[in-house]
Amino acid sequence: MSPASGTYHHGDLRAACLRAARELLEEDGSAGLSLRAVARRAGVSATAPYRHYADRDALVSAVAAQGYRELAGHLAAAHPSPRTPDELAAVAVAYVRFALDRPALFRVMFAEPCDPNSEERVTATAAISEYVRGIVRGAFPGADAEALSTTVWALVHGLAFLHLDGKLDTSTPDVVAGQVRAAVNALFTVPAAPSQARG
Amino acid sequence: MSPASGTYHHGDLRAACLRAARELLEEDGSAGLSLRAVARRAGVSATAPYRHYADRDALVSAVAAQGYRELAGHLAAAHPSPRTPDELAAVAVAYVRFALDRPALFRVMFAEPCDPNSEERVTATAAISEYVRGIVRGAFPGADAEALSTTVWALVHGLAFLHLDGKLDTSTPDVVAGQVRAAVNALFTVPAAPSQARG
DNA sequence: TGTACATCAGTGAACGCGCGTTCACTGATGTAC
DNA sequence: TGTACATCAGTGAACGCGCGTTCACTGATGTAC
Repeated sequence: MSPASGTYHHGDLRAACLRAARELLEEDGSAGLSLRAVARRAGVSATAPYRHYADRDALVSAVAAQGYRELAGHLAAAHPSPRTPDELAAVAVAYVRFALDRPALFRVMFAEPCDPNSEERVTATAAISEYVRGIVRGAFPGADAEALSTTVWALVHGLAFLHLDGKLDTSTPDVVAGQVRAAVNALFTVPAAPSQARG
Repeated sequence: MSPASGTYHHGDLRAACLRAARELLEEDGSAGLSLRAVARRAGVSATAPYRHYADRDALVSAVAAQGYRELAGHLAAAHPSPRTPDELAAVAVAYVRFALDRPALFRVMFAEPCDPNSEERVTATAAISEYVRGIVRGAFPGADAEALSTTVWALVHGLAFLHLDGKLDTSTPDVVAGQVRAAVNALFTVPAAPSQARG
């Protein structure tokens, strides 16, 4: 029998570090994400994580990559292939909710330049990017997919950050969802041209 | 004669600290923004800044507040009261350009929760928020101003961050401006409803 | 089954670092008379 | 104009801290025979 389910020393320190990092991130913000703190929380000596991560950046990139994969999962769960404005709004709500439920993780994912040395992170980043574009392409098959997908992604991404920074009311999940739906809906009801059209 | 134009000891350490902080920010990112580094760059002892800022947070908030005021200035310079899609796009381009020209400052302004203890920062934040909403209200006087202004701001804010994080091509200012204009324009040409309308 | 060995995950002491902040101080400037 | 004094911007030593990272090590596990 291979050591598949067995434990080897700690057992699975790599995963434990990731878990500890996620916890620290939400408790103390990204400033609290140090290798030493992660080791401490995993109940292991300060240098043990070096067996699994080359340095602090590698750990951070692994956390970010995991975040990207989870985000993709949440979007797919909201609706695998939205076609109507309501379906698209549901995906948008899931995106913003993800950000609000894991604010520090979301900031790490997007508010730091992506380390190009982490293949895992680069891959996960590209995947989420492609995923979002795919959704919009599916929703608007005839339109200029490139420009439109950028528009929709930017809109949703901006909504996430404005909520995160307290620029918009985040008192309850329903309030947030309502705002996101309204914003996405507004996209489909913008006057054909600004004010001069209304004389 | 009052000490209006005179120098008193350093002269104007408060402003010098702000200047040093801005430089450090763009050189080393927000991690490099320490009180000690600021003092060093201003050519002053490590503790001198405490005469002008209660603590590190106070300095950071002052930097952010200055950034908000500058951003408002840049937007107004692009167009004081946009009415057409092109005019609105010009303001959007100015917003994104501001972010790309001062990436670390922009991140400090938006990627950290606003410290509610800094009256200056809270004021500047509220001002830019109100300013952006005012612009959109002016451009769409008849529409649902609240939802629409959120939509437009989120779109532009999202464009800024996606560019900042390398999710969109930032190779030249013209390329960026083109993308922003396209996205804003897409806002006015979205199909009335997604794909089922095209059968 | 038992022994010898190789592997390598985790240890713990140690390094040098820059940080925020305190404190008692010094010394240049401004002001009252 | 000159002197005594008050103010307060800037100093410099010192504190304790947590950090990333190195290094030689130990000791549990897996493997070859």
